[in-house]
Amino acid sequence: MTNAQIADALDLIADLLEFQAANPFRVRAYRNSARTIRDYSESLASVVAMDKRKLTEIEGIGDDLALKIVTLVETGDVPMLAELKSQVPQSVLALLRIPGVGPKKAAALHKQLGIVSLDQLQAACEEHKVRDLKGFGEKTEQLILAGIGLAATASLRMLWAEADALAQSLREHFRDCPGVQQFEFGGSYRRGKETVGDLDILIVAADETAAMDRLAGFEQTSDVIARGDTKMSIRTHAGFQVDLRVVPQESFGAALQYFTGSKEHNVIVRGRAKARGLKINEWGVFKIDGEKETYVAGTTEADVYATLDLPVFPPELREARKEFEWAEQGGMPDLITVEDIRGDLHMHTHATDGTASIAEMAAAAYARGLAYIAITDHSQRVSMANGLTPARALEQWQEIDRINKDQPPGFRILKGIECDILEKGGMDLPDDVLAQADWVIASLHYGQKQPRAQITERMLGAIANPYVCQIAHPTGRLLNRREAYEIDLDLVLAAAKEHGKLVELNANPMRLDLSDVNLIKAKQLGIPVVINTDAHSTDGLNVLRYGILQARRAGLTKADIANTRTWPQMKKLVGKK
DNA sequence: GCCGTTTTCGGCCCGACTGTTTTCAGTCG
Repeated sequence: MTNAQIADALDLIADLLEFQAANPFRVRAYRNSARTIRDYSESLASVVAMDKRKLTEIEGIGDDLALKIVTLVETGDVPMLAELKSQVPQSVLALLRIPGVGPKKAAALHKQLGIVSLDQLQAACEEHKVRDLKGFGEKTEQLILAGIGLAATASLRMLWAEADALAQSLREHFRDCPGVQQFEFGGSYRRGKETVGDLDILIVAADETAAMDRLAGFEQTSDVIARGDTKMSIRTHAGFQVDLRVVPQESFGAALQYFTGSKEHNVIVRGRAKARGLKINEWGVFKIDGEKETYVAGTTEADVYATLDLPVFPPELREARKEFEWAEQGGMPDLITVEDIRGDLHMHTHATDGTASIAEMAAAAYARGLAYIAITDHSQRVSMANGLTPARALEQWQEIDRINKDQPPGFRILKGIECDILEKGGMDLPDDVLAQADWVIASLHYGQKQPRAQITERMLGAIANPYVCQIAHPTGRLLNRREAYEIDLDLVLAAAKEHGKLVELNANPMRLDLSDVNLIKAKQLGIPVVINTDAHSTDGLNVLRYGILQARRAGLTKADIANTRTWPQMKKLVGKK
């Protein structure tokens, strides 16, 4: 049983308990543990196998949860969950996805009208049965009816790159808004999460009404969900929510800190404030003296954190993982930046499924400040992309030798290949061909539905191949579209470590593979990560920054990233002569 | 359900907005 599966089970318990109106702190305990376990770098199943007692050493896991996790790992189930499932039909959890419907309202609908599905709820609304329930009314009924359609897509989150495009449009839209003195985005967008649920805008404005009117008039605004004195929410035509907060200057830093989150990070911040006789909310830091509250700070984030003797955490690290520990030890890691990257070792040309020539890719990379690139077109197995046969690969490498002569001093094109790992195992090109390349990427495009053991075995075989330098997009996931393939990543990483191979952080915004949690694992094992664009065009080189954000979220520094090195240093790193 | 330089019991972050109320509960972030 994987950590993700254990976490899913605990989350489900939390959902079901919440539905039963259990103690909210008890619910939170389950949710916190699920989150911790999802982020945990060691496999809990192996921890259980080695030493069960160790479980309670994990923050947020006490005797009770430890016992439940052991039961879960050893039997695949836990009695409490089975019990809960028998009490609450799981289909009712779908009701919670309707905006404005939480556990209380969902429970009322279930208990009083016997509703267990969105279809039944829709019928009940249309028959005007819902408005008569206590605590409900005509408006609530209409809201629910409108929300049922949204429920299907409510779980869909924007890719960070999409959120960034929307954010840039909004920033532009507000550029000449009169009276706006400060404008910033918070939330998971600012934290650089791979997907973003909604956008949070913070504004200091002389005229709140004008600022809110400006958001209402945004060309992508579909409807206004809520609008008060300081807060407003809209939905875009694409169905994404944008929240706007107008705050006074002296609260801007506090509000930015507050709305950047994460929620878990803020819970810790506020807990620390409380211990010092302070209170932090979105309006500022206040000293509590009996009934009296005195404003202490709030203009900038630095002021807010300083009241707790904390540094301004890079937003990417505000996930209540290691950042407070790092702060206590005297500093944050010096996170990787785009400027640190010297080379890009994964890209395609029109020889296969790319759109540009070798020379064009080289020129575009040089213009972006890189010192070396590897041309890594697909191998023959990827027939749809016109993958390279041995003869065509060798031909392309001769061409690269020629083009290299015309390159500016200090810039170099490497002869590479993205060689497929065949369904039955083994590489798609013979060793004597691979031996002639500067850079060999092994990747898996076919047989992705194979069982765990088989896919893992194929991957381990590739890692053991002496000519392979790195593994591309190691889990194959596509955000919002395809789950990772079944693979024992712990074994794969251990093998990469043993054979001195690199793992990729593919910067394509749909991939971002490895994930932040898996990058942390790689770092702990001391495996260098290579951040590549996998560009299929010259513009494709621009995705590098998405990969950098992801690496920053994992706390990675220049030293952790292989392609911050020069090419001669890289060669050494992978044992090439 | 977790946790402890106040504590092994009694806390657990905090406020805005809405709708249904007539002082507040529920939801959300």
